[in-house]
Amino acid sequence: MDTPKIRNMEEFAALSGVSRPTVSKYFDDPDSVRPSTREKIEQALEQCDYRPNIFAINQNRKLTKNVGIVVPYLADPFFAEIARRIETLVIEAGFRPILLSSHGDPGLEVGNLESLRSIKPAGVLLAPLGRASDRAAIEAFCKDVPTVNFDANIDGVGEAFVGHNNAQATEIMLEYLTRTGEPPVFFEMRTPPNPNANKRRNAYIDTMERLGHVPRVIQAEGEGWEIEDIGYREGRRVIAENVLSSRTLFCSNDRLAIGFLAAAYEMGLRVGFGEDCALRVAGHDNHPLSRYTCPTLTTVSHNYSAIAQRSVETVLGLIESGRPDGDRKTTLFDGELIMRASA
Amino acid sequence: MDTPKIRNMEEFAALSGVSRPTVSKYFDDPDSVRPSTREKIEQALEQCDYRPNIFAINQNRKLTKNVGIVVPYLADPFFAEIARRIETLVIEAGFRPILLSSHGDPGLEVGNLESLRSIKPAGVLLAPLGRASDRAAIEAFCKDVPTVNFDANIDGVGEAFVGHNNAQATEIMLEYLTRTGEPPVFFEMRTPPNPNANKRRNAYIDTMERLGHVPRVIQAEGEGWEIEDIGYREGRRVIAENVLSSRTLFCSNDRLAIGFLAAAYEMGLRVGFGEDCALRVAGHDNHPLSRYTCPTLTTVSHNYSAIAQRSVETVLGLIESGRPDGDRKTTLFDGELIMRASA
DNA sequence: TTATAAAATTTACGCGCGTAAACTTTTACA
DNA sequence: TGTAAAAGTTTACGCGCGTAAATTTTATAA
Repeated sequence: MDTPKIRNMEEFAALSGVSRPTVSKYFDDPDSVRPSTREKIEQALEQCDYRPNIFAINQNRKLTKNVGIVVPYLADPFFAEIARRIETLVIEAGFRPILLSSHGDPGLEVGNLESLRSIKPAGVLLAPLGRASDRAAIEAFCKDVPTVNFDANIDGVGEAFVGHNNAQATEIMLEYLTRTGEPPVFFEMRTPPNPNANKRRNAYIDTMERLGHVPRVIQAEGEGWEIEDIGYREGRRVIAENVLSSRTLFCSNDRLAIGFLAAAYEMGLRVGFGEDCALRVAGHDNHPLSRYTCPTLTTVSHNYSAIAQRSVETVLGLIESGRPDGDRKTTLFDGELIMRASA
Repeated sequence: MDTPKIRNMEEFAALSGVSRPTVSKYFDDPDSVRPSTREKIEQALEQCDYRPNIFAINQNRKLTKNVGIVVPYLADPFFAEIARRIETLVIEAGFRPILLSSHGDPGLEVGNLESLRSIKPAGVLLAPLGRASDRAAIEAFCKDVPTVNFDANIDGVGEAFVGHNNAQATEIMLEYLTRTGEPPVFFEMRTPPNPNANKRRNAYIDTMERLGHVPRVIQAEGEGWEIEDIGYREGRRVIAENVLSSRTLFCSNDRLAIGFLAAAYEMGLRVGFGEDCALRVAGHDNHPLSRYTCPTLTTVSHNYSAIAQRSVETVLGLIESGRPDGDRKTTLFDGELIMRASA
């Protein structure tokens, strides 16, 4: 079937009966050539499956079709899920996603950006580590490459931020919890790896005060991304020491809640909404596995698809428009209350 | 601090007082130049943070420093975890990992391989979808690129296979379960997306017969990678219809077990080892969240680190030795029994 | 049919680097 | 101190393609 091996665009052009510059134009944009010549090229394409050398292409273009996606910790199912959606959208838009995880390490985060810089990406979608991030390095990167922040914001860094409305999400959960039971205690990490945690704590405190309740925060010790473990260990401690001042617990995120549920189960504390339950527990994020905890976890969901969609749209917009339009837009999507059995 | 911008190796060579070909040699292998000249180059490097253009480099090398890593479904924490380890090892070896997920789609799997082919990777680590994979396409790819199969085997494809010893792992779990209670029923998907499932079922049947028990397999309906959901839905059905012929259930994998545990919890079935429990449930994989289920999940762990290590070693070996040595090696690492509360 | 715009062709150069060949300098060792 | 080997330099070419300019061909409209 295949004709003799085609080594470069020159030979392919000869085979298709079109000049090389025209072939080059075709590969840049198939619609930029006359239909009849497009036909010729695509006919030749079927005979020999030639593909332009990607390195030679990118060497001579200021702008590649690469789009970087950097997440802080890919082994966290939340980021795996959002990255999966973003990747799909980027591919659909005709770009080439490069997915990189910082594995929770600020050094690797800047390493990833350096690595991206070397492949001249058209744009980058960055979910930064947050607190631990090397702000200066990220800022410098964003000056050179059109970057959209998502999930976690770093003020002033990147051309835009697309994220979850932590304040609103915290609020609807609190309203639900207080309306259907006791005002909750807030359970969080003292040193959370993700900056959304701070927004959530502040929103908790504000909303509690607005609702006329006394905010109470329990801070779990422990560092890093082994969040379930921290929720579990500190959950055991909290239960054992009986420091819970409410029968309702609002966890800063689902992974913490998953750990806490394990602790509660182990210590014979029945969690749930019912009268026969000792404790209500709610989470935040709608973690992919929150549907399968015991009991199933009441939580607030990010609008995953909207966040992914808008992030990609925004970075593609930046790419097409050439350069930033100056003002840095922040887009927050409201969370959705997911009522399940745990609260 | 930085001297005027360096645009290419020519300018950088001038700055460092070394000829360009020597600089080129340095970047290929810093040890291939005399210590004194290496010193000169690295001093210049500190002043201007020049980095060779990666596209120009790769255009002129038959072999890049890229190593592809393809997994079937990155949103599955198991693959996220193994990919994370592999990625780290690849970086340490001085290569550039390119992590791609097939998102459970055979079309995307060959797309990923095509995409990899275009960046001329030195080698590839491939965990194929398995049953659904386009065998011909993968075979063709492996003919051109040194590829090591991991996790899931496709007979004869790739230069080597590194994986988990499903037979041994199934065996130790069965021995443990039968020794401490009733012979278990096996719970699996009728059409599992991952080919390890078949090995596990066969090992279950063989071992049960060897131990003098009657093997019993329950097959859950449902397609795709929403495995917890399948375990949950079919778990509910199985419990409701009371078709369990044993008080012990051995799930084909942890995700299925997680779903089943959720079903059991919801239906008031107490799972665990104790006398007061109605059912023992065991899994397989040591899923990152299996420590936090309710009850914590007894399972068999892969030797994650050994599999990652050997996979990377093997592909690096292939890369250095130039070409395959002919015989395709299969390496299986034994599983480890993880005794927890569920069985 | 003719004028005009649109598209294709020809020609030519450059991107940034790998790499080979011939030559010169440095290093190591007798 | 002499000498061979190792390392560095100079020169030169090529990789596969983007892209600009000038020219020719083709399609569209008057």
